[in-house]
Amino acid sequence: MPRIRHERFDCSPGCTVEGTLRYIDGKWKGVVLYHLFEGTLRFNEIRRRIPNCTQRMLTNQLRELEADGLIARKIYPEVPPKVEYSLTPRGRSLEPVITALKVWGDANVTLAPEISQAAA
Amino acid sequence: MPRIRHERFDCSPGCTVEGTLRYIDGKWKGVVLYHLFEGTLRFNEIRRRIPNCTQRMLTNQLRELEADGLIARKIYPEVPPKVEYSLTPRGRSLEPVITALKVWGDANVTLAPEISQAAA
DNA sequence: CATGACGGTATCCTTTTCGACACTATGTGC
DNA sequence: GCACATAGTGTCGAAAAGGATACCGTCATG
Repeated sequence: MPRIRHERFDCSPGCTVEGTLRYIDGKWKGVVLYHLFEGTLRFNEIRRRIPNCTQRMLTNQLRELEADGLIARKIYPEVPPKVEYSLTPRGRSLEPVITALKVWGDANVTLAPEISQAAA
Repeated sequence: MPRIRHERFDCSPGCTVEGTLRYIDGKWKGVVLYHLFEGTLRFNEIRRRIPNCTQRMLTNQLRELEADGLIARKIYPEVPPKVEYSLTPRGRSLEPVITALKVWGDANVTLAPEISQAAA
């Protein structure tokens, strides 16, 4: 069951900062959103893009993002199952935020050596 | 002892997004940074601005931010003790990120009713 | 008949996070 | 001589987050 976070933000001025953080916090949400800016993706397509995330975790993160109205989940009643994930307008509105995070990260986050290569 | 996070960011493309998140994630860090954009503050000045954060948590968050090179801690060898916290240039460079988070939050995060009033 | 792809669940367990609370040292004011 | 302010630290325990692993049904392929 996806946890319900951020019911309240009673942390004083500045709290909408924390509020936003709780939407995109959660180990894989940032990356999931990042990949969905690419366009609509199926479950296993996302999975392949984030190999270190377990299936259970990915499901959880997707469910939470969906509950927060950031992504849409479309099920095709087929066999084998087909489920597509895409950003909602609200999710897409996070793009400047994710971009700001990425810009700062690119300039300030040192990646593990083998990854820096892979990313290059 | 402040935990050491983000030793590795092996989460595939998009990971500098996660990387940045781990710097400002941690329940009170966003707010602390937000208040320090105001200027240098003493320990209890920060504390009063974030009443829901316990002393121990505030100390932890400040220590982690310091370990990450985002804030500077200046101790005056006086009695009673006086310690000032301020942003480092690296910390200040996070301003666009925090701003992006706040802009989105102001537009999209619904505050608890009594707080919306206080913020207005 | 067995295997694999698909999109998940269910269960268990460990790690991490966070809050409550008590305690510290020193100097000043009452 | 007692309380108060400052800036913390230590310990405890609950709760949440996250990882490992196994399992599900259906269809197509070999």
